[in-house]
Amino acid sequence: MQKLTLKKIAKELDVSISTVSKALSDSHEISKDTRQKIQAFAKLYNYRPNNIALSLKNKKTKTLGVIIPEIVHHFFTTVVSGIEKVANERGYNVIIGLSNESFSKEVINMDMLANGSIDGFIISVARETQLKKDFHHLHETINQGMPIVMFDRVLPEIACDKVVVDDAEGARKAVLNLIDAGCRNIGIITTEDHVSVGKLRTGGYEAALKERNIPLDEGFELKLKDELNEEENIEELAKVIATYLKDHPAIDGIFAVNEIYALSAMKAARYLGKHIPKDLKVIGFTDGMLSKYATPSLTTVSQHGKLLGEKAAFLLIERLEKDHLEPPFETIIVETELVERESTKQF
Amino acid sequence: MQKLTLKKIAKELDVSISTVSKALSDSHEISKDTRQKIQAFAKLYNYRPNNIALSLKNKKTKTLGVIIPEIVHHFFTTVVSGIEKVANERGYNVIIGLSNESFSKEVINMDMLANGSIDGFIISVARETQLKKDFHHLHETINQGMPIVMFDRVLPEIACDKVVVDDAEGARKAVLNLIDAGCRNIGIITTEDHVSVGKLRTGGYEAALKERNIPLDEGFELKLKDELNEEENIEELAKVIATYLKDHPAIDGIFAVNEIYALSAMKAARYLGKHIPKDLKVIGFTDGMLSKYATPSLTTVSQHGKLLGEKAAFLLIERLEKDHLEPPFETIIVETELVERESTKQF
DNA sequence: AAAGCTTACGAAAACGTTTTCGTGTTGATA
DNA sequence: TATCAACACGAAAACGTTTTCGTAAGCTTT
Repeated sequence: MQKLTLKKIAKELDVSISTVSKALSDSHEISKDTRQKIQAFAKLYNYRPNNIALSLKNKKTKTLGVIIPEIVHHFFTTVVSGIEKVANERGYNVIIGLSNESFSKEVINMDMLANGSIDGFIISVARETQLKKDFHHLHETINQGMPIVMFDRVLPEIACDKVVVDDAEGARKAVLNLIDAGCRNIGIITTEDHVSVGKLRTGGYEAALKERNIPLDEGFELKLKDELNEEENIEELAKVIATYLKDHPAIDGIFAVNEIYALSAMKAARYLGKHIPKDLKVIGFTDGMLSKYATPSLTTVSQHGKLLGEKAAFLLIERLEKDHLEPPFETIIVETELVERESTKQF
Repeated sequence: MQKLTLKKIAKELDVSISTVSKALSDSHEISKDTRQKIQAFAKLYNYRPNNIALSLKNKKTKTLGVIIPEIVHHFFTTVVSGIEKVANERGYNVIIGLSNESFSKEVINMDMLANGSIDGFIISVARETQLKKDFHHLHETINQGMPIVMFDRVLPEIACDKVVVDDAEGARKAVLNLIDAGCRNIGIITTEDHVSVGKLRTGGYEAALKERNIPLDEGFELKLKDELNEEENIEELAKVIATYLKDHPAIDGIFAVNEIYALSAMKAARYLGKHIPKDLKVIGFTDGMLSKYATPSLTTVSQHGKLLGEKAAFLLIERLEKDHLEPPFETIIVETELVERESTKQF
C-alpha cells in the first residue's frame, strides 16, 4: 500500500491530474459530480499531498532550522519548547541541529540545512564561534536570502532579528537583592569573557556594586575556564570554588552566572562548614530543575526561556510570511525575574 | 544574491543543464576542459544542490522524524543527542515533534511529517496514547511503508524495531542493592500502571523482594497520579509522599521510578526528621543532573540514554538503507547500571 | 444560423535535480 | 572514401504538485 498520488487517483478515476488537483481544492471549475467523486475517493484512501513536492513548487518548506549548542540543557530545551509551540500553531516543523559548542559542527549543520531544507534559522551560537569570531557562515546564509533570528548568545556583528535576555539587568537585580539582604562582600562566579552572556552578567554585577557604593574587589571575581563545565569535572569544579572561598573568607554572598556554578558553590561552602544562607547567600542564573530541587533551594534569575523561544519563532515566521528580508531588524529583550528561595533567606 | 541552480550555471556558461550536472559529478562523459570550467564556476559561487529537489527525485529525504513526549526532560534529550550523533554521522537530519504527552498532538505531528518530509520515525509514545490504546496512527504509518523504531515506552502491539531499557532488571538490581545495604522494609514510589515503564519497574521491585523472601506489603506501593508530575504540583507531591512515609514508619528504603519522585521522597523525609541515608536509603531511576547535584547525592539506575538513542538511529537507518521493511524486527535491550552515591551509603 | 459565452475539463509548464538516450563531430580503420 | 567507434554534449523524462492557458461541447443571443 504505497503512498497515493494525484497521478494514481487520476488514472483510477480516468480523469486528468489537473482535474484531480482542482477537485481536491474544491475549485468550481470542476462539476459538482466530478468533485464529489474525487473527494470521496481521496478521503477513502486517505490521500495527503506530498510535502516535498509542495516545497519544491512553492519554494518554501514550512520548516524552521534551530541550531543550539547543546540539547541536554534545561535552558535551551525550554527555548525549543517555545519555538515548537508557535511553529506548530502556524503549521511549521522544527528541525534541530546541535553544534555541541563546536564551530565546525555549527557550520556543517547550517550548511546541511541551508540548501533548501528550511526557510530560516533560529540560532544560539557555539562558544567556539564566539571565541573565533568567524561569522562567515552566518553572513553567507543571510546573503543567500535566508533569514536568521539569533537568541541568547547573539552577535552584534550580525544584522538580523534577535531575542535576548536582559542579562545585565537580571544580574544587577540579583546582586542588589544580595546587598539588601545584608551581604557586603559579594563574589561572582562567572565564565571567561568570550561568552557574551557571561560578560553581560558580570557587567550587571559590577553595576550593582557601584550603584550601592561598594568597592569592586578584583579578587572577588572568579572566572572559570570552559573545561570545568564538562560533566566529568564536577568534582574539580567544586574544589576550585572551595579554594576561592577559602582564599576570600570575607565573602558573604555569591552571584553565580549559571545553576551549576551556584550549586557547586553551595557544595563547596558545605565542605568549608559554611551554612547557607546564614553564612553565605547564593543566587544563580537560569531557573531550572536544579534550582528548584536543590537543598537549600536556590534563589535564581529566571529567564523565561519558553517565552523567549516563542518570540524568536514569531519573529522568524512573521518575516518569512511577509517576505521581507531587509532591515529594519528587531531586538526583543525578555525580562528576567528573580525567583526567591531558601538560599537567600534572612534570619 | 539568490540561490544558484544548475539552470543558472548552464545559462551563464552557455551549456546544457545535463552537462552541468554531469560535470559536477565529475563524469568523464564531459571533456576535461568543460568539467574544470564548470567546477571552478560552481566553487566560486558556492553552488550547493537543492535538497528538496533531490528528495523529490530520490524519494528519500535523509531526514529522521523523532517524536517524544517532552523536550524539557533529561532522559529524552539524552536520547535525542544520541540519535542526532549517528544521524549526522550518516548524513541525516533530525526533525523533532513533541507530543506533550497528548494523543492528538502525537497524531497530528506524525501526520504532518509522514507526508514525505521524513524517511522514518523514532518514537516514544505519549502517556495518553498508552492509556487510550489507540494505535491507528502507528499502524497506518507502517502500512504506508514508513519504518518506525520505538524506544523506551514501546508497545507490544506494534510490529517494528524497538530499543528498550531493561527496566525490570534495573529495578531489581536497585532493590537488591537496598536489601544488601540492610533495608528490610522497602517501599516503592511509582506511576499508575498504564505507563509501561512504571509497570515494568514495579515488576522488578516485586521480583527482588520475592527473590530475597521478603513478603510483599501492598501498602508499601505508592502509585502516584500523572497530575502530580506537573511543575506546579511539586509541593503537593512532597506532601503526598510525606503522608505515605508517616503512615508507614517502618520503611527504611525507597525505590523511586524517577528522579523527581526520589528527590521529593528525600525532601519529605527531611520534613519528618529522617536522616538520609541513616534512617532511610533512597534509589532513583534515571541518572540526570538532579541525582548528581542533590544533597545527599542520589544513588540511581542509569539508563544510558545516549547509547539508546544511538542504537535507535542505527536500527532505523540500517533498515532504510537496506530498503527492507519486512520482519524480522529487532528489539535491543540496553542494560542499566547502578550508580552508587550518598543516598544509600552504609554506616 | 452565425456569433459569442459558459461550463468542464485537459495539456503543459514550472520548481531543481539525475539519468537515459539520442546525435553530431571527429578521428581511425578497412 | 565509406564505415565505424569514440567522444562530447543536449533533449527529455521523471519525481508530485499547482496553475495558467487552451479548447470542445453545449447553450444563449441576435
